[in-house]
Amino acid sequence: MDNEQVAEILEEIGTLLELKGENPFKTRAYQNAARTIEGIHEPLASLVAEDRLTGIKGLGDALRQKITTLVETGKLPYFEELKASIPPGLIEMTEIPGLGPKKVKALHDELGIESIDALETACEEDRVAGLKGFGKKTQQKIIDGIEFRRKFSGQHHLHSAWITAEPILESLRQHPDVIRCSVAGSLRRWKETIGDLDFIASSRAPENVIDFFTNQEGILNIVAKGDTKASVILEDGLQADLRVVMDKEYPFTLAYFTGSKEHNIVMRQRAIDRGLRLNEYGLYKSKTETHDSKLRVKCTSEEDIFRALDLELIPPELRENRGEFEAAEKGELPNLVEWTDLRGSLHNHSNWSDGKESLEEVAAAAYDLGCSYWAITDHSQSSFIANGLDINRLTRQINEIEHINQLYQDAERPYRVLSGSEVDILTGGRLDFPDDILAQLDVVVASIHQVFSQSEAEMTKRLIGAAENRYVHMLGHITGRLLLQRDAYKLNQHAVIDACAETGTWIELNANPWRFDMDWRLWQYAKEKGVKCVINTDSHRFEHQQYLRFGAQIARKGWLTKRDVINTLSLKRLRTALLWKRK
DNA sequence: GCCGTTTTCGGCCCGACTGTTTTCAGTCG
Repeated sequence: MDNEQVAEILEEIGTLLELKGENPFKTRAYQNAARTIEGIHEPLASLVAEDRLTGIKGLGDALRQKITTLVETGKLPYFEELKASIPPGLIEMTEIPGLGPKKVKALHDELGIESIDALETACEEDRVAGLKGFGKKTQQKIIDGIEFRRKFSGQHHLHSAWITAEPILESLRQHPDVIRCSVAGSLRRWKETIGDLDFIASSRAPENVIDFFTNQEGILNIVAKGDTKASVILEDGLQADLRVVMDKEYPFTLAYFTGSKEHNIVMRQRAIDRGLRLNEYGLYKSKTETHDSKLRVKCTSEEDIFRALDLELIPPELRENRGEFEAAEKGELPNLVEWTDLRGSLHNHSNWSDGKESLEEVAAAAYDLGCSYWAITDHSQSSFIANGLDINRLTRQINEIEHINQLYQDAERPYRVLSGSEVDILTGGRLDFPDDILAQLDVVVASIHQVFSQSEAEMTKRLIGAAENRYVHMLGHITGRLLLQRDAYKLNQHAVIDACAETGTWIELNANPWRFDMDWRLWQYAKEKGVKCVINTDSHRFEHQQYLRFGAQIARKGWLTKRDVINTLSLKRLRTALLWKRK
């Protein structure tokens, strides 16, 4: 059982304990342990084997015992029993807005409700409103919540959240009563999926800003509206929250609501350790008084807050409590890659396979975007659904690309279309083209597109097999996940990264917002092993070229610098790099 | 369930908002 699975189980134990009405701090201990484990880069199995769980903060005797059992046996009797004692539908019920563990427990204890369907029926029959602590409004909110859940999945892809957020941010920025404003939350941290949009603004007339926000176009309904915060549901199903504060409070509010929660806990603790107190309104020279302005430490920016806690400014992308404090303390935060550092993409399609535009059109669009190179890596013959190229068509395409390159010979800046293939990794790790064909290509991306159902060992072996081929420059979208749609196939990603380190194979960061694959959480490990990243759009049409920006943001989230990313190289250096493995 | 330069018990982040309450519990972030 790997780290992620263990973390998931601990998280679920936390939720189950909440539903049982257990001590909330015990509940939190499990949830904290889940976070801690998510943040450990090394496989738990080795930590357990070498008895190195001891000393990890937040894991006491009881949790160490349980984690050991999970890692060694893949099961945990305590968890099984707990799960058996609570109807599975209750956890799902807590996902309805406004329903927490206490209310779900009451619904179960008083009315015997064990599922969302039963809850809906009970609301329709007006049985919920009479319960202690419930009422007509709560009942209606539950009905609306269930309806909403059916209509929208609750999470949204990063790029669509930005598309919704940017015009709102712009209109806030132009409002005469707004002094400063920003997005916050997971959007500002560039998480791969977004639950809701958070906006922070400073103003001397907060009521005007709140009114403006709740009266904007495209609102489905207003969830909450107070003096300093409002919450609305937008027509595309996203919830948007706005908080308005005084300008001197703004940096604190922005930092607080940017999160993450785990990051904030450490920030707060650092304040306490220095005899200070940090909350969303300020940093105070007192352990108890929270609102006395005379005791306020003056900070006009987030940078000031970090400095007051003896830290470098931590970029929002890194605020996940995954090592940023240790680095910021020593002044060793990485100089993160910028999307403008990127010179091109090495995994893209044309209408020769399943892309929309012709080679000429793709080449011209990438040139106009300012790129120095753009690889055409259409699908290989086994991907016949995607109109994959056989050897004959591939050979013709190579010639055609050479022809196109002649058109750019006298261009104002160096530019080259690179020939390539996204070659299928067949079962067993064999590739869809023989080596002598691959050798003729500038760029070879190897990806899995079929037979996802093999065991973890087989899938891992498949990818390692591809990495061992000297003509394969990089592995494409290694987990095959489609965010909010399809889970990753079973895979030992650490083993694949190790093999890439060994063979000098690069790993793609697929910038398509449905993929963002490999996951940002693994790049620190890859970087330590010396594995380079390639940020690819995997574009199938012009619009996808803009994904480079999102890909770079995810790379930043993975702590990557310009040096860690191959496609920041100039055309000349890239062409040398493409020969490294073939020497 | 975890933790300890207030150390083996008594804390554990906390403020805004809603709805149900007539003084506060539950939820959320």
